[in-house]
Order: sequence, then structure tokens, then C-alpha cells
Amino acid sequence: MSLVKMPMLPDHTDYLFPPHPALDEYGEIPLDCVKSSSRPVSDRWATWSNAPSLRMDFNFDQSDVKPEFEEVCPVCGDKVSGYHYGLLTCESCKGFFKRTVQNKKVYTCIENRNCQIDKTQRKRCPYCRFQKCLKVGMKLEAVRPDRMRGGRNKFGPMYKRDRAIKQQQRNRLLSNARAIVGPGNPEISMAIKNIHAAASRSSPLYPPPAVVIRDPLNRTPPLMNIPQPLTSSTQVLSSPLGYTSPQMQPLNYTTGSVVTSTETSSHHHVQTSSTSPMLIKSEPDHTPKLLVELIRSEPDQAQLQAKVASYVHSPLGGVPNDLFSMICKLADQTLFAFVDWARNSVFFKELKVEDQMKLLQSSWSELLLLDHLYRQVSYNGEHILLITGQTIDPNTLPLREMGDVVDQLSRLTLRMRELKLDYKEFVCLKFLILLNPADLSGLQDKQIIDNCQEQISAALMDYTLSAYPEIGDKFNHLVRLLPEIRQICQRAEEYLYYKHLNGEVPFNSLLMEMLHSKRK
DNA sequence: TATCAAGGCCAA
DNA sequence: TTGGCCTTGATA
Repeated sequence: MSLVKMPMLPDHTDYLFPPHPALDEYGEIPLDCVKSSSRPVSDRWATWSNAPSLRMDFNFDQSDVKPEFEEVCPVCGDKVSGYHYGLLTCESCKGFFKRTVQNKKVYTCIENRNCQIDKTQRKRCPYCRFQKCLKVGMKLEAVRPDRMRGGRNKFGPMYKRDRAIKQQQRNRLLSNARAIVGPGNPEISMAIKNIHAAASRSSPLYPPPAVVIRDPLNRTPPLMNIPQPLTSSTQVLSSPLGYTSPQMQPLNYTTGSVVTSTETSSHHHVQTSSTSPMLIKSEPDHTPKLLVELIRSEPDQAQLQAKVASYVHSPLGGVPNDLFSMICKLADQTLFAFVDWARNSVFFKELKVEDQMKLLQSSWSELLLLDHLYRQVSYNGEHILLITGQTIDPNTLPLREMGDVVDQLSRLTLRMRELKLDYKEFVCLKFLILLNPADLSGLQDKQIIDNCQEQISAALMDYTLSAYPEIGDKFNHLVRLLPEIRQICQRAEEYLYYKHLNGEVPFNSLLMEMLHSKRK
């Protein structure tokens, strides 16, 4: 929120509106500035946004290539109406910017000058809105001092170049996408199938898994030999444990409770005690059959770890130039694995493809976060354990820019530990997040999904009551974690989107597709 | 002459 | 004050 003052200002407003430094000697914006300041959204998203109900239908018919006006305003996310004051913005932000500059308005933020600006909240803090206008690259010089109407200004050539750049990017992404999934297939399921096919062919999306070597002590899960320690130009990751391969620790998706299986499937890892060798026990009586089914759908954590780690380390994964980029890459690869998991999961695989996509688009970030949190619960160390098995110092996380999110995450992890969240409960929560029809309109199998939710909730309740009678009302405590996870994810997505608008997020990723799919 | 990015207008 | 729609006029 902000207070708005409108004092009469002297005409030397440079301290308020400093000249924009981006103009070159020809009065145009150099290409590199165009790239950094006026690239509002992924062109691939613009390409796919024409899909009737799905954002990821992988239908790359050339007719789907939409003009850049399908993009969203980099200030507030509203629909773009054209180039205004240097870049594509919505009509509302255009008017706001014009009024602010023309009338030399001075705003004050009564918060911390970091108010969130989106379509619904853009009116709340004009100070932060104007700052964001400047930050994304709106040009003060494009507001005419003489208020002359009509005509073109000196930015005309810049707009033209920007259009050309966007068209180039669109064409390149189009051909990349075609290379991945093939042309003209409108079915999501086919697209995902193709992704798996690409994976099995060791495509860049899914490189060959890392070499797996057995632990001589026969511990489980297997240790993985990763070619390079996971580092970035700014961060070096460390392992807190004294294994022979300090960069990689086996993921241990369990807490103290026993996770069991009735079969020797590799679908999940088996945890017995901290020292015992792999041991498969029969199902204890208090595990509902439904829960056993859910656990059967779980991915093999060792393979998942190997896939993600090997991609990040492989040349195909590129060299992340900072910790943030690396985390994005990890999230991106984990997302691929989650799509794989979901498609083969009980309940979910029976749903219509359109519903599957809606559910995944709605839940992807919460699934990532729950996975992350449970890893921290299991790890129980001072550092943060990544999916690759490596650890990082939480103080080095770029999330610090998101205010108290790190604290929120720590508190949530602590609560989960106090609640003794175990593997089975974690799996239930994953399904409750995935099969959550809340806020989703147009689901074809909503009744089925509702029913799944009820069944899973009932199974979780049964399990917590019988396995943890000493923890009163554990079920409700666990379910109450979900809105908190969702709230953190909303903030994280906003932050990611902001970074994306600044060109700091790797382009052309599933992560970005998921992010964009939620914003319309 | 069509385009489109400026400024203007005005109901909410 | 906002934001959608209208008018203007230089440029391609």
C-alpha cells in the first residue's frame, strides 16, 4: 500500500526520472538492451497459448504461432495491447506510466518497496508499480514533453528489431519443439509419450543415467558415481557426511518409521533402520491397501537422482552460470520425472488427458516443494539436501530475495519433523496435492477426482490413527500443511516469473511451460 | 493509405 | 485514480 502525494515539482526532475542509460548514439536501444529489458515472456508460451484448453498440447502447427500481443504485460501480467513507451505492455500500465510521468507524480510505499504487482494488486501501490515499470524497461523519454499527439517516435526502429528478435526466437523454439515431439500431434499423452521415448533414446531431455555402483557394505539405496561435483561459478556445494564420495549421498526418503513393501519392486526404496542392510518386510496390518497401491506408483529415487544429477552434470545440461540457474535446471528435470510418475500413478492414469494436464499444471510447484521439504525432513541436517544428493548452505540461497520464505520453509520442515512425517504419509500428501480439484474449472472427471481425494484422505487418516496413536489428530496436522505449501508456492512462482521476465531463468524448459500455464 | 504508438477522454 | 476506448498524425 502506499500514500500518493502530488506536490508541484520544479521542472528539474532528473533525480526522479533520470535519463534512461540504454539509448545508443543513434537514439535507439542497443540489441542487448532489447534482449534484457523487453522480452516479457517465453515465445514458446505465446506459440502454445492458442490451445483451446491446454497450454501444453505440443501442437506446433505453424498456424498456432501468434503475434507477440498474445504475451503478457511484464509489469502486471495483464494482456498486452501493443508497444508502449519502449516495450509491450497492457493498456492499463501504459496509462499509468503516462499519467505518472506527465503529471510528475511522486508516490510513497508504506511497505518495504517490494510490493507484489499483478493484475489484481497493481492499484494498491503506485510506487512499486512505477518502479516496476522502470525496472522492466519502460522509457521515460517516450512520454512527450510537448504532449503532441500522433506520429511515431524514435523507438520505432527498436520496436521493429524487437519484433524481428521475437520472430526469430519463435521460429527457433518451434523447430526445437518439433524436434522433440514431432509435428502436429495435439494429444498431450502422445507428447508425454514422446518425451519418454526421447528419454529412452538418451535425448537431451533425459540423458543416460549415471553409472551406478554398489556400496560394498551393501547399504541401500545404491551409491551413484557422478562424474563431476555439482558446482556453479559462485557456489561450491558440500557434503556434511563423511562418505567416500563426499559430493553424493544416497537419498534416504524415510524417517525413523519403517517403510515396507510386499514385493521386490524397485519402485521405491526400503528403509529399515540406520544400520541394517536392505530388508523387505511384509506389510504391517495398519497400512491400508490403497496406501500400498500409492507407494507402488512411487518412482525409484535412485534412478531419479541419477537422471537429474547426470543431466545437470552433462554437457547437454549446459553449464549453469549461477546457483539460481542450477536450481532451475534441477527443478526442470525433476518436473519431467514427476510427469512420468503422475502418468503411471494409480488413479491419475485413469483420468482424461485434459484433466491430467490441468491437475499437473495446478500442482507442479507444490509437488516440487513437498518433495524438497520431505527430503529435508529425512536428511535432518543444517544444510539443504538437493535431489542430486548434494547439499548447499541455506544462507547462499538466492531465495533470500524472497523475504522470509527461507524461514517459512525452515518452520515447515521443523513442523514436519515434529509430526514425524513418514514416507507413507509423504506419498499420501503427494497424491492429495496432485489430485486436488480446488480452484480448477472445467474438469471432466471432477467427481472421480473428488472421490479419489476422499479415498486417499481416508487411507491417510486410517494409517495415522493406527500407526501413530500417540500423536493426537496427526491427520489434521498433516493436511493443514498443504495450504501453507500452496501459499509458499504462489510466492515462489511469482518470484520465478519475475526472474523469468528479467531473462534470468533458463528458456525453453518444462519449468517455464508449467509456470506460464498457470498465469492465464 | 494503412499502421500503430503516442495523447485524450470519460465512466466507474 | 484507473483503465478501456477514441483520436491523432508521422512513418513505412
